Amino acid sequence: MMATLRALAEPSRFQIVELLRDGPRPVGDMAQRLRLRQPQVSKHLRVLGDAGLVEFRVDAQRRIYALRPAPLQELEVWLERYRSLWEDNFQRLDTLLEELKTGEKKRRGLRR
Amino acid sequence: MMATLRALAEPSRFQIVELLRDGPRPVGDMAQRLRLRQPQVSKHLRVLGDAGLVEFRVDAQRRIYALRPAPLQELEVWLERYRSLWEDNFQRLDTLLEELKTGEKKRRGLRR
DNA sequence: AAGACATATTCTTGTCAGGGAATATAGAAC
DNA sequence: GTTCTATATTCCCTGACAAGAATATGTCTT
Repeated sequence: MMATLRALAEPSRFQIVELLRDGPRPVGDMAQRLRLRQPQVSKHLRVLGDAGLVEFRVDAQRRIYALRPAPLQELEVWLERYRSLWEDNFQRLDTLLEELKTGEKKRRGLRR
Repeated sequence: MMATLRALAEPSRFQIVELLRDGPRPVGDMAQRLRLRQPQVSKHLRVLGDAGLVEFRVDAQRRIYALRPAPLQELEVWLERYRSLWEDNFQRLDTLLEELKTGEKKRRGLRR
């Protein structure tokens, strides 16, 4: 969890994760799209890998990196413990006002 | 979003957030419970505040800090874009196996 | 008023993480 | 084999950041 947060809390790595959301990619491709140098991308991928956020498969001299869902799933589980903060109605008005003030994102289906 | 992640990606601040999940608390109380020195707690609270994660109300010489749900809500919204990674059935078995194993190892076969 | 209490801020210092450049490794193609 | 391509790793340097200690700000109590 901590490792996941630390890994994501860096702009370049965050971008890499966003890229990989659309599917696996080789290192060079990411470097090009994100306008980063190859070594830095490799280094970031190592951090992401250590955090369990990515894995790769070898294709000749290429390494095709892909997202591993598990850590993100954990993050979501953790976040759910906070869900009552904005879902329970004792907070509703507060949140609503906040949204009006700053133009927040949508919120979906009310469960539980 | 980035600010939120950066703020959470620090153990003490993460703990503070966890504490505040149960309700608002004054600074001294948090310092005591987390065995941190008061100045460090104040500093962390400033970072959390700048990220919009906490707010406070003044009570005499105390400042009662509370969680602000908005940033966490944003995080959840962001995470939902990744939800298909583990909710779609083409990934179900994969993820399940991973959980059963509980050990971290490489694995193959992502589609798309 | 003075002192006690709660919190914030400053300053310093040590550590660590990320970028750049160069180099190493590994496989493919010739 | 040698060369080209793709990626990883090393080394150095700098900037950021968190802890510690001391101090400042602010408010209550007497």
